[in-house]
Amino acid sequence: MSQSGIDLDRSLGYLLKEASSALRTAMEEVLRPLGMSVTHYSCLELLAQRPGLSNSELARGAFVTRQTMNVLLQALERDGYVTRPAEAPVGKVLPARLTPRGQQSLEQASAAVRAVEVRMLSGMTETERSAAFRILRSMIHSLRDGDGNDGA
Amino acid sequence: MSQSGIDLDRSLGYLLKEASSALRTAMEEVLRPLGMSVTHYSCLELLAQRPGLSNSELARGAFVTRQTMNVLLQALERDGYVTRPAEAPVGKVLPARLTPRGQQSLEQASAAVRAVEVRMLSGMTETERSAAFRILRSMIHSLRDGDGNDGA
DNA sequence: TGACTCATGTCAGTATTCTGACATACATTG
DNA sequence: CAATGTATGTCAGAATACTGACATGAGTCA
Repeated sequence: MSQSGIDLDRSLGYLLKEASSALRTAMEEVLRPLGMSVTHYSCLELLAQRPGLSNSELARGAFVTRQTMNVLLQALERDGYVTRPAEAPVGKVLPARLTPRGQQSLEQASAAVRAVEVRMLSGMTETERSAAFRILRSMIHSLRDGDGNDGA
Repeated sequence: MSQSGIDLDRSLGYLLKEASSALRTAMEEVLRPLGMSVTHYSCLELLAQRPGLSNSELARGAFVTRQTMNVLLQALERDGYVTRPAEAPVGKVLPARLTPRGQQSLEQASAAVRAVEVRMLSGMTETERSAAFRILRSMIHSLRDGDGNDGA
């Protein structure tokens, strides 16, 4: 009752979490029939766009720890979706790549996820969509290091 | 130090996840010194705004399952942050409430989280902030049930 | 060259969350 | 009233992600 709390209905942070949760749920729903988790999909999508990404880079891109991504990569490698060289070309970094099977598997998942994203954008004008990009980037920038007084 | 900006930044879904992840990380950083997790804090904040919320309602509000919230509530009850009646006034629903200790604990956390949210909003104009609300609500609506062709 | 720092891949254990299951309580419907 | 459907609280086991730790390779600096 006092004023110590944050009004959740007016909190942009809460709304951000709500939207992210709704997106994740929607993605899980369309990926489940394909036998794929969100992290699983994220890994494949990242590799499709940037072949040769390392385990640690994939982990950062999928917002998990490198240990978690390592377990996933070993499973994907075992099941023939991904390949990694037995020895590192340079340093310890093992560049990962999609196999043809991995690419094929990704195509179905990618289409399903794209449909979800289209649905998410369906109620927005083109102006709002570009505003959304700008605003989210601003939030990320401000949260990452310190103040972020400079939005651009 | 392979530095690489990932092209996936063209996806609003990815950006949404990125922002949500950054927010969660920032919240964890300020809550850790208080010995509190994000879910822990969310539960207390929900109870402060809506005293008497049930376990299941708290779970939905904090975006976890009711089983997970139940485990948390039992711990909070054991440690004296929350109270629940021994028997349900009606049905099986046990209305939870903050103890004075719980309220006090929340006040510190709430201040810390509020600072994070202020930081997140720091680079945005007032117009952008209200646009952010509208846009996020639109996304949530469209993702929840089907099309969401009606944005306003 | 050697000391230092940083990032990486990986193993192991811990922690957290979820799924499955059950009994119970209320509302609805016939 | 009885049958059904929905929602709840809770226990137990499974899945998932995280923290800690170690060895290794590369870059930096004196």
